[in-house]
Amino acid sequence: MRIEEEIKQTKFINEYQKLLVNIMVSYNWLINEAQVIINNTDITLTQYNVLRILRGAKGPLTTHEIKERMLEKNSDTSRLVERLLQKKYVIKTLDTQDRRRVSIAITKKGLRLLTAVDDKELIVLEKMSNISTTEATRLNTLLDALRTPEV
Amino acid sequence: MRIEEEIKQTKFINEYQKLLVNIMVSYNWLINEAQVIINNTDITLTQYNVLRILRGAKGPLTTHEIKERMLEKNSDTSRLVERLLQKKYVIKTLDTQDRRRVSIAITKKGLRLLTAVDDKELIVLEKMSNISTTEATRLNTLLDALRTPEV
DNA sequence: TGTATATAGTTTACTAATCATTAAATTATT
DNA sequence: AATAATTTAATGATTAGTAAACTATATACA
Repeated sequence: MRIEEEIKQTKFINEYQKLLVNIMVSYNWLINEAQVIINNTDITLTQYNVLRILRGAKGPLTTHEIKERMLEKNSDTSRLVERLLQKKYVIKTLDTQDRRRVSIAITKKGLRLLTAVDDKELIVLEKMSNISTTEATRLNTLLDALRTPEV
Repeated sequence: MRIEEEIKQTKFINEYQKLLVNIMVSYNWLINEAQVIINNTDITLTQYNVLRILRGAKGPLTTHEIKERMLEKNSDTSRLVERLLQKKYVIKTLDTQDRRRVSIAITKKGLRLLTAVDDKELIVLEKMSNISTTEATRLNTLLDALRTPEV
């Protein structure tokens, strides 16, 4: 659906404003799909993202490092980890070198959960096949360029 | 910055998965910019969006209609409107035709707030000029296509 | 050594997102 | 007209986003 119809607004001051709205609409379109998958588990989308970060790290991370790698840099990592801890998807150990730090690692239970969700992620990717791989590559290149200040 | 560096992950299973992450990163990049602008006002980004919808409607809308036009369809419009009401940015009147409905309109105070923010929106659009207008158009076309099932 | 500054993590307070439920009013069906 | 189904809005509970304050520890440096 063209973006003008989608949000019932016809006038944009320029292509950039239209793009701003288009990225937001596309983001929501994707998030809603992911939500459906995550709703079948006992964690939330944000908690899922934390687990993904921990799996990708291939080793424990501190609260600070998790926060850095999250998209929502401002989110309250302490509380998020706490909830994952309660469900035993992560474990927390104190760092003896630097006693300010806590070391957080994903558990086997956490890894099993991720494995179960992995398959379903393909359903979301499938839904994106309205465009070809070539077009997806072009989108990736353009989005990277959008965020990159020219030198 | 290329998406692989941005999220410190090198392997994607295909271009679609990379695009999924890329759209999320781009969304957050834009949202954070908008957040800076809105932080100078006494409303939140979500409340701002509601006011924008009301201004665009050129007339009162019901709670239900506002909800429909919001990106976050599940958001709690009743309470959002309530907060805007307290700050006198909107007024609420009961619909005598259909007594379930409440009619919500933006006030002059609300319109003044939007006018003040309008100018600053240009700063965000300015930041998007890492790409040309032609490239922005191409992005818009591709994003529209992404969400449009082929016939 | 002592003091200032920076870093890591937690907590508090408020707003928003999300899901489920409830209540009232309207519309459709018999 | 009576009943069922739908629509519209509001409320409650839990989690998350956001900013600020706070505690503890570590580091820099005069």
